Amino acid sequence: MASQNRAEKMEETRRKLIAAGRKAFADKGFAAASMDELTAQAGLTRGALYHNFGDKRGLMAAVVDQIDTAMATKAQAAGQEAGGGWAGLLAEGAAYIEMALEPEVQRIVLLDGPAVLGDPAQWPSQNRCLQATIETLLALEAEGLIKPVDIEALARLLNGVALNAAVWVAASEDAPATLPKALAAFECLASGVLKTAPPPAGETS
Amino acid sequence: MASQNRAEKMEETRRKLIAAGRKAFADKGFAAASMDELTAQAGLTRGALYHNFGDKRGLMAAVVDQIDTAMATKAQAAGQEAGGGWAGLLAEGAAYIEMALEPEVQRIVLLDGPAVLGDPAQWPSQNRCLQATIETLLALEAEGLIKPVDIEALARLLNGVALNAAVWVAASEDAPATLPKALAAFECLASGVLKTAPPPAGETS
DNA sequence: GAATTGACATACGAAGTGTATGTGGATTAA
DNA sequence: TTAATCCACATACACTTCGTATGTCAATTC
Repeated sequence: MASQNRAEKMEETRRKLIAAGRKAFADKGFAAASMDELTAQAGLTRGALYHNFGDKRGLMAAVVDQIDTAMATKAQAAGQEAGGGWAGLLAEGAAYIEMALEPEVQRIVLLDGPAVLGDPAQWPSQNRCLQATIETLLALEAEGLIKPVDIEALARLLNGVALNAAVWVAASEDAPATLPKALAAFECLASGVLKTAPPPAGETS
Repeated sequence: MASQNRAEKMEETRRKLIAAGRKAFADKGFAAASMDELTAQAGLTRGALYHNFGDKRGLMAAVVDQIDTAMATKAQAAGQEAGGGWAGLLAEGAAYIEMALEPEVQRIVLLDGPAVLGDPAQWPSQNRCLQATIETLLALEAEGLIKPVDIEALARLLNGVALNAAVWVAASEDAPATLPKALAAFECLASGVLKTAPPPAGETS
């Protein structure tokens, strides 16, 4: 059984390294994570790492992309589930905020990621997520609901607000108590994009 | 002349080390900055560094505090110069956005700072700045101008929006063209805190 | 002016990254 | 089937860097 060919086996080592990277980077942070330990824990050596990912940053990029892509997908799904439009925008933001409560997300994506890989706005995964927000905003604009402001700028800042809210909640002493405050403040700021007062909750468009 | 006593001399070495730290951390980033080079450039050795700041992070903390304190002071001044109130809040945000165009601020405070020192909201300097925003918001609340939302949450997210806008502008290809878009989007989101439409520009309260 | 303190330099050890080279199993071709 | 080749990964090495432990000399104190 399972007579893996070379390509399949290489895929498996990549998966093992990324998984070990997620754990090590989340537990110790990027700088303190030893590639010797990390690879040994995956049953490999640094040789495998440098062959597959080039260097330590390469593994970090792969790890960040995996987590961030999952986040974008989940947020987009939340937005569509809420029926798009204004409610969808809020749901997207709320989904981001809640996801960033996970320590793995906070440490790898929010703290070390930008320092190691540079501005998140340049990451491919973040661009995907940004695109989703832009589309939601364009739909709202088509309905004439929002103010005449540059859409890309709005989308970027909205995502930024959500991430900031998330970091705050995550760092707070009593996260469950802080979460609703953060969500309310997020909705408050987000409503600034609307020409008129937001519709009551539960309305689709 | 200038017969410095020990305390004065020690202050000078601290200043020299912090200055060299600012330059090295801004140019190469925290991780790539060599303490050997850095101290040599200041005409000292690592001995002085570890005696004065404990370790590499200690120097980073001192550098970040210096820059961040200057930012908070400048932003607060901009807010008061604009006459406080709603205009003051916008001026504070705009000041932040413009300051973060400096590469030194971007690299040290916005990228490496959080990764090395942890959540910026916990830094003493950031707390000072946050306090300023909170006071501005409280004044607006006293006038009955803003929605009933947790003030601290609002202040944190507002500062976050400003920082995000700054990072975006700084990373953009054509910063002068992006800046007005970012400022407009910032005003747009900030206006979400108001119960009613914002007063036209130039009004004091 | 002798003793002591302390600010800083020097020397050392431990760890980690990246690269250059080696190796054994899988693939290909005759 | 078997010999040649390839390549994914392991091993070994060179280099840098941090943090500490120890030394030293000038400034203060008695």
